[in-house]
Amino acid sequence: MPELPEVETTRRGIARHLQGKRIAAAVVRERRLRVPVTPGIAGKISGQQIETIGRRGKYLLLYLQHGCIIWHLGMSGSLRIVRASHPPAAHDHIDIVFGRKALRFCDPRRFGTVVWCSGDPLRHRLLADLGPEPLGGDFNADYLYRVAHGRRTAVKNLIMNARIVAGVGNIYANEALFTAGIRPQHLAGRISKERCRRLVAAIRTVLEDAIRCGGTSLRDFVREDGKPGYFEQHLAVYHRGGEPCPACATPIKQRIIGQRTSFYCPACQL
DNA sequence: ACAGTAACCTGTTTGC
DNA sequence: TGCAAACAGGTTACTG
Repeated sequence: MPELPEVETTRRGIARHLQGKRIAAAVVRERRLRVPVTPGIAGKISGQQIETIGRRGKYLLLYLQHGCIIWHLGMSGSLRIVRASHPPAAHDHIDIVFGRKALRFCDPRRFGTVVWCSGDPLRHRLLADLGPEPLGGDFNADYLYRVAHGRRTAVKNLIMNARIVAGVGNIYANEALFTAGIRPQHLAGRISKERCRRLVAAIRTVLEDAIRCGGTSLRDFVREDGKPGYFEQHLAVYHRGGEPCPACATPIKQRIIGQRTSFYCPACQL
């Protein structure tokens, strides 16, 4: 579910409600996430004011007065603003209560991460090795060309590698490669500088367009207000195996690359 | 250093 | 209809 656009959509949505609020309480109903929720996190954050909400790749960062909550939505997680009195449903694992409302974390597959970080979150083990932000200036054609050099892996694997660039998941990797006219299985080390330039531009465009639409809601993802994102209608190839390519009508191909289902137009993408 | 695979967990979809 | 297998937006530990 949540790739960078969905996380950014969530960030913007919850920031409006949370910024400057004081945390009255926190309720952890299930701490067995992929990484266990930090023991005693409720006590550490209760009473603190929420200063800002940041994002690094697919990680949300809730900066409090003293420390930071590092929050990852995993595959099936979502964050909503609800009335605190609203009874929790199945998989509603965590509430952060402020005033009469609560930030509520639902994550059926429990692949999410919620950990407390008392220092600089950007130096935290989970974030320290992340590559540049795809929407930032450090992610450019020169950089991509350099890190792709000598790599004998598919270009799609490369751009989904968080150490190379942070936040590009399966949906947007497929879409960006379509926009750039590059086959997902193309060997990363053989991509020309010019094609790196096109790929960087495509990743930017696709992510920005998706953010504008509030992300993609295939199954679990909802925005903080419970509404879905609308980028699904804009998907050119993702989940469209066998359907005609929007550019040339050739049937979209589907195959597994690096354990992930991949989609491409065999005519437009070389 | 790099590449490939299995594993984490649950809900939904697909196929027999 | 029913049940089991396959599959899903992510990340990481392990293997060679």
